[in-house]
Amino acid sequence: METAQTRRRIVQAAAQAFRSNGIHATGVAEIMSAAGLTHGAFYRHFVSKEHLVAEACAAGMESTRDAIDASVRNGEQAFLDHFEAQLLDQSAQPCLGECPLIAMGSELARADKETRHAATRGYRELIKTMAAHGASDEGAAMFVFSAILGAATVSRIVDDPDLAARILAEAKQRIAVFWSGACERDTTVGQGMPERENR
Amino acid sequence: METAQTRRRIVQAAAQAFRSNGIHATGVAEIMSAAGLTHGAFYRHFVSKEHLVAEACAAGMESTRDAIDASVRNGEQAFLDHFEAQLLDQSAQPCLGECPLIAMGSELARADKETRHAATRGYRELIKTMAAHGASDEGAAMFVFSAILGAATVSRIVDDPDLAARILAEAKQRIAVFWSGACERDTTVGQGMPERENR
DNA sequence: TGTACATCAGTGAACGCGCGTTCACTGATGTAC
DNA sequence: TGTACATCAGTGAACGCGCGTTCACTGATGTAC
Repeated sequence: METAQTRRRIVQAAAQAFRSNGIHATGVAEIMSAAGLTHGAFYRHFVSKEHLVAEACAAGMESTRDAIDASVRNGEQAFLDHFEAQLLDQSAQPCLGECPLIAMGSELARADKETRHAATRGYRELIKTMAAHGASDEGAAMFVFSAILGAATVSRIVDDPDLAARILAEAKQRIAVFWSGACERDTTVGQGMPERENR
Repeated sequence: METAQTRRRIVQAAAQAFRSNGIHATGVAEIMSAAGLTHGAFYRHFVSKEHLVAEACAAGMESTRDAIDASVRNGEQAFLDHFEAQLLDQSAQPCLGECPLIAMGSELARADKETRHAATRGYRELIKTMAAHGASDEGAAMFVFSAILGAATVSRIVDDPDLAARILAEAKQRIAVFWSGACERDTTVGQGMPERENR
């Protein structure tokens, strides 16, 4: 069916636009135009902009997981290099694998139920991927991801490129310690995460 | 002068509103109403909404630094407890010291020149405060802040309270290691941060 | 093969709405004489 | 002390604009007979 393909194209265009401009700042017409259509056709595929946001978030998380999965299989160093290259040099790999949680974190925190649920599901899968192939457990993967998201966000806020690079470098160096499994005391922290992923 | 006081009230109301609802989602009328005025008076004090955003960001960073300064003086554990309490239990200390970088990170990354400059200045002072009273150097402070921002952001996106608590707990435990100065290899990473703070 | 009809993705004008911003006016306050 | 005037923070109606959304219409495609 041609229709399903068009729909997928809209979701991809939306994921890309939301990542680079944010959710609020991206209009439906802008997305449709990027997908090669006019705005009127939007409601043949989606019931509202909010529904598209949720789907674009899910799609973005999926491609992020795939990208992490690919780089993490090549070893810890490849994983860290992948992230640093992606974060430092924006033009290196334009959008592929760019994580929605990183690109639009504070907006996702205020998003509607469906979007946050999609983000949560994507996050859980991401952590599993990181923990499965890396040397560490889920707790360490959570911490590593938090640190990466934080460093990426702060480095993008800051208006001094040298300071931005420094922030990423400090994070990369210290993350490597946890990632390689060294310097871990007791890794069991919480009362156990209830894995109620599906539904 | 009465005027200056009113202006300060507007900035405070704005900082608060931006923190809880985001920049894009908060209107000028909403801010003025929170400050006990009507929207028309806004332009007696500010040239545009963008200018207010920059000022509110600066004010928010200042009060955050004050809050961190106060808690960090009481020792590392007090600092970590302060953050965890503030992040976990939203109602504990409503808005005081809530960091703009944490509350609206991805929006600030796309903000205009003045706002990002205010954020950068605030960030530099924050790092200095953390490094001055904590046991660690600036590089470690940067990393700790990145990790806190990341953990706070992810925990707010996620729609499962248990998972959110777990994310914060994993971060808190591991941050404590760096904060206390243990497990540090070489702390000199970058080529040195150029301290071009003023101007 | 040809004709009539149903389906439905896509178009583009139009809608109501809320936003940031402007502006004529008000009314309190301070100063000049 | 009293009157006239200037100043200026604040009010609220109004503006243009872009947003999300709707809808009458088009035109390509597939099916029935």
